[in-house]
Amino acid sequence: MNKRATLKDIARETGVHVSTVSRALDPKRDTPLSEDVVVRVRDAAERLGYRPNRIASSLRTRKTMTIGVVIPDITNPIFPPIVRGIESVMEPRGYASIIVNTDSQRGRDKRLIEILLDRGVDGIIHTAVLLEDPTIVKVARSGLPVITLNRKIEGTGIPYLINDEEDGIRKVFSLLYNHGHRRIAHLAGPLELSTGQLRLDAFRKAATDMGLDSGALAIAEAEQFDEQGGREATAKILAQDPHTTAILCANDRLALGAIDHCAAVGLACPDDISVTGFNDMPFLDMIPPRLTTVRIQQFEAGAAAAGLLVKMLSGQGGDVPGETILPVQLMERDSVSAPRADGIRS
Amino acid sequence: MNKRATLKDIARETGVHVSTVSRALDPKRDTPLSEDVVVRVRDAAERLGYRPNRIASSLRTRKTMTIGVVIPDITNPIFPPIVRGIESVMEPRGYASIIVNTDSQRGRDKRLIEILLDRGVDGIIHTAVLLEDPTIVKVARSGLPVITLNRKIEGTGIPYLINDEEDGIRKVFSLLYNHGHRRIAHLAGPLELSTGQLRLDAFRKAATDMGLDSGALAIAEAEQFDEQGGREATAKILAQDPHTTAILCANDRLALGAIDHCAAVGLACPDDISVTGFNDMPFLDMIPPRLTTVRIQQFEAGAAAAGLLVKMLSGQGGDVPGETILPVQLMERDSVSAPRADGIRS
DNA sequence: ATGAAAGCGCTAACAA
DNA sequence: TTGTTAGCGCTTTCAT
Repeated sequence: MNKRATLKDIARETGVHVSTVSRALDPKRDTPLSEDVVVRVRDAAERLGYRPNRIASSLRTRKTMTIGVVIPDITNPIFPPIVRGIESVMEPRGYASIIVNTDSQRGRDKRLIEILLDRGVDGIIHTAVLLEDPTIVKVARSGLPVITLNRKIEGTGIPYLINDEEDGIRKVFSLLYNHGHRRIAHLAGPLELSTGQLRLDAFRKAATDMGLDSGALAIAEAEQFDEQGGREATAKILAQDPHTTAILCANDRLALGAIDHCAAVGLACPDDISVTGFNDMPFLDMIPPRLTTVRIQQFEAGAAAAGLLVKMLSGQGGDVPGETILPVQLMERDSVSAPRADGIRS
Repeated sequence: MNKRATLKDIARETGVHVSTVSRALDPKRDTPLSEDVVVRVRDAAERLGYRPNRIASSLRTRKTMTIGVVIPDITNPIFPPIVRGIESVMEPRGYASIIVNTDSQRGRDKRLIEILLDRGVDGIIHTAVLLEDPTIVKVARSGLPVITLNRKIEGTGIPYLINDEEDGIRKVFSLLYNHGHRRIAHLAGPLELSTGQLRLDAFRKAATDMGLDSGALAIAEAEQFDEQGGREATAKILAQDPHTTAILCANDRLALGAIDHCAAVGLACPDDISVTGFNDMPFLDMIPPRLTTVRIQQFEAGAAAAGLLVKMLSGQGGDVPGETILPVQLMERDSVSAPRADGIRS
């Protein structure tokens, strides 16, 4: 283990002082240096295979060139593209990312944020905030650049980047309506998450806008944004209104669970019941019945959030909008059809 | 941004020297200290909300409590569980992970490894090594703890943890054979990767063991371990031997591509042609025809590799076996059936 | 244009 | 049992 060369080694090699070496190697140096010295230093650095010790540099400058990324669970297929999007902008700028998974466990985020803070991250992209989230709010207040992605915390001044939930829900609601559905249920996500809450609000609004009484529609909240949550909530929906002809789900995995539960009780999708999702997660279009859903930008959202963070990191925080909303796109596939005319289920 | 308290602050507060404070706060301290001081220091630390500055500590101890994880692409569904497995053992021990994606691009790994080294990672888990991989070999030789996962580099002394590729291929080959298949083709992965090479070797061995002439079987190498690679290689296989009745693929995504290409040329799976995969990636069992495949341990493999790394990190490198092979399991689903008896395709 | 010196916050060898 | 001292490798102010 022949240890790495340091500035001191280069100084000895070239006969100049380490501070001069430091200056010569600084890419954006402001101090004037003789061309001769610069060349000799660069040369020696090259020869010795010099790599700056970022730890030492960080201690001095309080910049680690590392950011933290908080996600619920990398195992959820929509997050890998988001992470890649983030890295696609951070890495070329010299930033590395430390990713932590909260598993949507309240309280766990506290410990994870500490892990990030302890390592001196320069900023945080948080995709797992709760509607109430004192931990990250405190961090942001302390002056660390923070962006929330996919979800938001209102009234804190933390810039957020989300998808156009309202438009997405409206599009899918309209599609169901136009197919003739009137008894449209909503399988909501956990309401402590802004996605769950926002999509429920959007559902009610869409129903009202279409002239339906949103109070009369079946609504069930899933405990988790996953298949099991979808199954359980679907059972509640069918109990609330056995005549439901369509279930608008707050995300794809809930929809997959809904379809599964429906099949288990003898309801085929889309023949007996229509189901829609949200997100358009990877591989979804290979799973039958190919789910009609709302595509959110994943890679792009990550990249955009990272772009905002970079601005904050470079002191141009003033240029960062408090709210960024990314457009969504309706993906019509096979899980929606007209309600059965024969009233077989009534 | 009221800055974090330092040892110095606690020292001032308690009237003892900073080195004493440092000792009092060291969880595994060996030096004897008076109970009184310890209590006062702990107390003050608590009161001031002291959190150790890991950067400073790292500079001194040359330990960052951070490891690097190199993967091909987090977007490939088998990696998220592996990453979670790694974290399940590293995080409780105080380690954070920096994950980098090589995108299987030769050369890119060099830059990524440098990113990790620059940040002073204490060790590396590498899941994307090539059969020839001078970069990581050099790093390991320099003394940094390195483990390779899923793939191996022979003859370098770098401990590796892989799946029982040979057993997996043999199981799936036997299954096809027992269903009556004799014209079994192999859709190989890129041969510069040990998984690609190992599975090809295992395929030939299995064929020979079953009494088939492995030289007579169609074999095509995919350029990438993905659907597109699978489609292209399948075209080659069908050109090599139009009478192929089964394609044993080196992984699931190649198999998905194979099925897709077969469908495009009018061959239904499994009725006209049987196809098998490898890995049993997440969500695979929801995609029709449900693929018969070999399940590798994903989360567990990550956890096991991390366990080995932890040993190396704590100086018990001697206890780490050079080779660890995890058992695999045959998952029989719907993509294999007997070859058509009516010879419709011959 | 370059050198000297201080110091980021911590740890560890040595001294008392 | 505790204090002193030095220093990890770098950046940066000040002096020359």
